Amino acid sequence: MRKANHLRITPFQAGVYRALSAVPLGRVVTYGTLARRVGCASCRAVGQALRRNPFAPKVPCHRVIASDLTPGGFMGCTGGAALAWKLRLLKKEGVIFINGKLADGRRIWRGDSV
DNA sequence: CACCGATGTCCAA
DNA sequence: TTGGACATCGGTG
Repeated sequence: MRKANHLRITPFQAGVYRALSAVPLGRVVTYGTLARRVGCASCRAVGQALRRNPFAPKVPCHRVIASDLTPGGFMGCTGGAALAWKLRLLKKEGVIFINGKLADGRRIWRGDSV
């Protein structure tokens, strides 16, 4: 057993979690914007942090989408029931996805609201 | 230490 | 306009 270091996260993931928390309900963020928000130049690093997501149901990773308006992935799956579930959660928040893409790109939180 | 990973951006056809 | 390849940062094994 390796110690219960399941909650062992780096300041980077904490920043991602914090930036995600700053996203108002009914709004989504892109990996690139989120990465930039945490002070990172790579969008992949953010996706990785979310993929590992030590705070699975605690972090609204379903609010994170790709800049291409594509849902990206969810729970480590880039397609399948996970994506359907993600779209369903967003739909409940008022975010509609059409043709597998975000219906309103204006719903993307740019962090300019603050 | 090396490889992978839920993206993004650019170039070519 | 669409598709493919490459670049980049961080985490985990």
